[in-house]
Amino acid sequence: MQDVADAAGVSVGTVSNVLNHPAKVSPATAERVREAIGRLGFVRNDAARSLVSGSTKSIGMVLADIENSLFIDMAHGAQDAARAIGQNLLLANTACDMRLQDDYLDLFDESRVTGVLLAPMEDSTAGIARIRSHGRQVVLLNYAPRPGTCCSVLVNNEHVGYLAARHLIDTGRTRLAYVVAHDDYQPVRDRRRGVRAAVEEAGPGVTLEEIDSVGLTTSHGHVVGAELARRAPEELPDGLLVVTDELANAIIHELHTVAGIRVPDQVAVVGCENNRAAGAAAVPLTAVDMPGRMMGQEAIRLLMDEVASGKQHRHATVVLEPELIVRSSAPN
Amino acid sequence: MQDVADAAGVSVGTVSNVLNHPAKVSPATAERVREAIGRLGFVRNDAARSLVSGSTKSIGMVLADIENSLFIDMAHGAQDAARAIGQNLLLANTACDMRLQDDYLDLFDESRVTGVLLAPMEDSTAGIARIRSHGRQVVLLNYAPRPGTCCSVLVNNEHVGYLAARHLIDTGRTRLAYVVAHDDYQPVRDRRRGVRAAVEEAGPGVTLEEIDSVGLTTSHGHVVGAELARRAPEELPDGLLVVTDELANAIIHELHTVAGIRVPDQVAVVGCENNRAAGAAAVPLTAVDMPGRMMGQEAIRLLMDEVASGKQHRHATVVLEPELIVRSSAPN
DNA sequence: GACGGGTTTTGAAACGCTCCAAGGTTGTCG
DNA sequence: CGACAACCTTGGAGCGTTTCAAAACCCGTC
Repeated sequence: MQDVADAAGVSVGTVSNVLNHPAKVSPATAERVREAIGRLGFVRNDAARSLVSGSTKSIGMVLADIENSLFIDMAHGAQDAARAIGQNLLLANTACDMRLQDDYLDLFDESRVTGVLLAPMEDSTAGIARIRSHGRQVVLLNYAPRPGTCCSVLVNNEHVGYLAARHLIDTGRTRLAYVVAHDDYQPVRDRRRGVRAAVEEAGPGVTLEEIDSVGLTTSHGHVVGAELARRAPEELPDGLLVVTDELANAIIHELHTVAGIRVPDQVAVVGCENNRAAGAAAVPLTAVDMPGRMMGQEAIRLLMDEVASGKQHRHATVVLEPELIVRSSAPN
Repeated sequence: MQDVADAAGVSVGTVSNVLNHPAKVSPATAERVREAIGRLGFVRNDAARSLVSGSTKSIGMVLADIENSLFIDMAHGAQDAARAIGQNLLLANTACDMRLQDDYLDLFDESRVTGVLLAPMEDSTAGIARIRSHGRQVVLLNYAPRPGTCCSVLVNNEHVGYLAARHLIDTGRTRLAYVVAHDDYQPVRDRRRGVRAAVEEAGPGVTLEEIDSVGLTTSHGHVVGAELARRAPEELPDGLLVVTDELANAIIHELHTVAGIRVPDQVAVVGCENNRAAGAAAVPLTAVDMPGRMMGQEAIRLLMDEVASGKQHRHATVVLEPELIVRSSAPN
């Protein structure tokens, strides 16, 4: 910066002003400085900059699973919102590794970002507490915080389950099965509650079976599908609720394409996240849509609210409602 | 840090040593300092830190399209490789917006990252030149640089096209059509060359038609598919090469599910990126696989090579070979 | 008890920027 | 012509670390 100042025949203070408060500098001087900056290829040092100001113009977003299009949507929404208020969004993918998640939380903490958006897959109370205790703001996405811990943006996951089950019941299915895995993942637990509620509400004419899958990946789905396909016809559920889309697609593949069990005629299937893959699948999947982009936007809003209001901030939870998207795997 | 020092009854220099060179400090003192750090909730300021050192422990990765699973794979590979050498990987998504891309390049430049990985969708020579002129290293991913500009990791995209076409020809298809869009996107151009080469090699018995799609999204694919479906049977190609998987899936959907044209019996289809969606599609898609993870790893390797070797560095290009994954849309 | 060697600790400079009080320069008006 | 305001520019303090030469300490020897 001193070099630029020398080259333009001004002081460093003036160079700084050109960069940060152009109005304070006469047009002629500003032009001369800018020319020098260009000629010398000067890049202002963000470290020194934020050392002085004590903060940055960046928001960190830690995502548990960048493979999942819901998380991508959240990132998109957050990016748009952040950009609109002059903040940059930095992404970090933990691939569901809690150690990595802690590392990234600390990294963002140490680099004094404006705030952190966290979309985890496990309880992260410890990590949140740690960086909050340093005065850094965190907003939790798609995972309910321990009450009073921080702001959060959630989907009404109970209603996700309810909508899915209700759709099957309303279209005449009576022997439902709910395929679930990772019951420790909170949104998954919530969905189950909604499913049960819908079934109870429907009365004794509708039964619910719960099927445990080992995991949520495609290959796990194939196992579940194959198992179902081996059942006697009268044992086969006529409505399947599947806790994620990937799992649902795999099951449909096994049932429909491999075993020749007709979807939706014999078994209707509903998924729960309306991921990218849902619409493109062998049998386009009826699924409950999660408003990912809006979640990202809301999260940024909550974060900036908290940053702005300082001490007198009250944590808030925004709960967005899901919506059923009907496709052919479970038509109307 | 001063507070910590006071609390532990030592000087700031010692606190710094505890953090950075524990061997230099006596165990007793170190313990006392660590206790104070914990008690006071001290977080070292990364800005001050990198102000002194002039660099950070982070690598920035700028991705043009985080929706595309190839880019996700590259990020994964890069993340693993970066972590293995003690660097953090920070992601930024430009959503194909060149202005955003420039902003992120500048952001990483200003924050003095160790280096930048860039996977663009358009020629980015200007941006690369800009930050390289400041001494910051860039490795280009999946997009060939202007010769001598920087290191890069590429897929042999010509071979992608060749493999796809060759597979169709080898399995007896003779009236090929290549569906393409965004011909200005370099990998897409390369693929076309490979397709043409394979067709020429096959001699006069095989014909090639080129079909221009307006874009690469699902809806564009539906348009192309519907158009094809309207053709007289003898006008219909029997082998379709589609430049991306998303487009391929949409076309198949329109052909197979909507118009009842049998895939692969009447028309075989091959896609070009082997994205996540390829395997899960209505008709599982035969596609040419791009080694995304390995690309990410190689990129980190090249970047660190360049950082290490300094002045005497010579730019290198790593070209990885694609591989055909045969599924049912174009079986053997 | 002084000395020498090694180990610990200290204190201040430096990193590159922003901010701000103070000084300089113009221009205007009485 | 002098006073005053408005506008520009300057120079230095300070941000929180790391680094390193120098100082302090410790222990065993002579």
